Amino acid sequence: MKPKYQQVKDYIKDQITSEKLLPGDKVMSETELIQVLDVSRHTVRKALNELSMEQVIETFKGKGSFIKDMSLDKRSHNRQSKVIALVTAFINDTIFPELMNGLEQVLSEEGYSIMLYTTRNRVDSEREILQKIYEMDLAGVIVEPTKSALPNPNGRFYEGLKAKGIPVLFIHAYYHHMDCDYVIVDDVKAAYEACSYLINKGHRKIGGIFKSDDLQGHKRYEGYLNCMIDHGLHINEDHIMWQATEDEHAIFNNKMLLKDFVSRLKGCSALVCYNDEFAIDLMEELEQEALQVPDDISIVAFDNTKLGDNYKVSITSMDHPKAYLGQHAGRQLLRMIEGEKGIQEALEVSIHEKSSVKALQS
Amino acid sequence: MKPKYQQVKDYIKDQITSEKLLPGDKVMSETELIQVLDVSRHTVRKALNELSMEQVIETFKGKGSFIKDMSLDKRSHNRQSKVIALVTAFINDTIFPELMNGLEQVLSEEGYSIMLYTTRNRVDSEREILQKIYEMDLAGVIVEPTKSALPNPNGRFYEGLKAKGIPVLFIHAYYHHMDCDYVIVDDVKAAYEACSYLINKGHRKIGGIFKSDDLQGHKRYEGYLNCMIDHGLHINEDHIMWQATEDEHAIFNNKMLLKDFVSRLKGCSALVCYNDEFAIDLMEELEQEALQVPDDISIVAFDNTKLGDNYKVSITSMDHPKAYLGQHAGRQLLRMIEGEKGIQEALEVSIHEKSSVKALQS
DNA sequence: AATTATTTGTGCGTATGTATC
DNA sequence: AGATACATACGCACAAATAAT
Repeated sequence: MKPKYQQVKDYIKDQITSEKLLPGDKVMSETELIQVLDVSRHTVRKALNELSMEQVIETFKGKGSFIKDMSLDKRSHNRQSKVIALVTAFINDTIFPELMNGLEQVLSEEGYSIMLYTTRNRVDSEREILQKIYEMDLAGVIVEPTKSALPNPNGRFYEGLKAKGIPVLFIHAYYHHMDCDYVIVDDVKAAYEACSYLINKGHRKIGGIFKSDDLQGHKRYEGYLNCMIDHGLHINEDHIMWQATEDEHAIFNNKMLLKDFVSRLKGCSALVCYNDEFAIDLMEELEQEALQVPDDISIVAFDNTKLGDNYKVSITSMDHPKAYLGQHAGRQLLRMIEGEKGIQEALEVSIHEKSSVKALQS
Repeated sequence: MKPKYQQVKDYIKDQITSEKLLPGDKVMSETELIQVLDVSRHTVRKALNELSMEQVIETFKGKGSFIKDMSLDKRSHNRQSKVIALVTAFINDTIFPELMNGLEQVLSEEGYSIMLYTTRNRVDSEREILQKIYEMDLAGVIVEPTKSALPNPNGRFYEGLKAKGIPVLFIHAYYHHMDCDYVIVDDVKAAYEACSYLINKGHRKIGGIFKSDDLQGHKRYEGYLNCMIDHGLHINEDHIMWQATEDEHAIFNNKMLLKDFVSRLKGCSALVCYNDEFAIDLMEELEQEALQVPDDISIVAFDNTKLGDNYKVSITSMDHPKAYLGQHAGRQLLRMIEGEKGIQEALEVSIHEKSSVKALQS
């Protein structure tokens, strides 16, 4: 049995949620409530006192009690928060800092602060972060998905955020089994163009290295496949390699896989390579086997990083709009915070020709 | 005439301020207060209720009311915040991401969240950020100073934070005109060792490139000077160059300065170079003038980044404990939050020999 | 393990003070 | 001036949690 004063509180709260009482309206007087609900004065007063403490009503001596401005359901998380949570998989990779920089620029101009979290590519960490975030008073959330190609167990937490009315925007990738808003790079198209570029340069036997656990890896693979098929070229699975994201334990394993892969590359004249970092690892390994880039093998990679720019052989790479992606995502999230509906957008990128591709005369 | 319940409140508050009641102590029972102060139960209850609302006491059914831990005057801003602000000059440089990664790791393990701000190396932005931060409820603040070599106009904001009891820890550098706690790299010693290394390799005419507006630039210059003087070597100011941090407007200007500098390098066999990025810019320019590294000129740089690692000529560079610095700073800040006093610590680093230095036979 | 005393929580009735309209 | 409404204050009764016996 609920206490009577609680029943009085609920009675008034119900009137607010059912909109019989609107902000500014006067609540029934104490004597009225006594008669209507058949309770004592003391009980009514205790109820009104607590509602007053909870900022639901405001009472004035000699006048009465009045509903406060904020509506009841939005009071818990007052929508004037100026904090945005950024949940990333990695913060020390080659593109995050630039992206972050663009994002921070746009958001700070509008007076927002960024709360930074990193999952270190672990879905259990992602879950903990989402739980913590759910309890916070946020204006919005930007998420770089963790292991985006794999089924994600944290869907209901994202649903919970949306249910609270907090906009969630994904960048870089998204969870394909969830209904989400995102701003990504059109990786399928980018990979298609990377592969086309090699074909235009006369290459026919083209392999690839892709990342197995994120969506970008799958999409880049898809673009590569589409292009090869459209051009009627044979796909040799010996010339395709999948790598998982390196954690502390996988580094050695990945090195072994790479060595094995290089040993099977005979006949392959060009590779589409998941990103500049992978390309550099690959080229280090090729150097061991006395294979020259681009003379023996050509490479097109992705992300167009400084790292690939300054490597011994500068790496021809699909562009990545790092800072722009951050700025754009920031602006889109601000739109969503204003109440407009989200977007699902894939940005197109072009190729940056450098020195890792040789034209074949055929 | 004050209301009686207010008198009861004052009676209890007085007992707290006069330390007759200490945190954790039990307040007189209601019946006792009724007898002692000769008021009704209702009055006593109203007083205790309000004190409970004000977080002065905590009451338990069947047990009594107890004084809360926090002292009366500090109750306004309750010190249980789990948010730490990180104020950096740049977030898209070569070492911040690693540092941030280490920091986040340590802090998130203890349940802290990071609020990220960047000044973009502008002291006016720094001021705005500090003002915003001052209004927030923070557990601590970590600052990478902005233009640390120049006089900083925001000293009183840092003083304000400290006055509020919020620990402030500087990393990377500090403002030398302020009394602050910090964890930095011992740049004087590092530069001394960089220069010693070149001398040991037979170099005598050694120049340098330094950053003019941050403390690290000055300290590295100082270490270089000390070393040259200790070894009785002549310092040729033509072989020393100062660069300011590049903003959008300064890039072109810096390029011109660099060109001019390279043209004066005749007779100089080695350079101490502020960091790997500067070294790469320099080497690009040297290449224009058909000067080879290390054959024509040797270079030792700082920060030991991937960028320098993978450059055409891998750059011999003083190490930088990026992730460790972040972790260490995080742990130190946690200590300070626990109430222990701050530290002023300079970490020693060693050299990473790569391929940008040639030994001279003399 | 059950009992008892203590202490806070809920609730009613009544009376008086004081601000608002 | 009077009606209305909230604020302060006293007294009583019973419920429920706690701690000591």
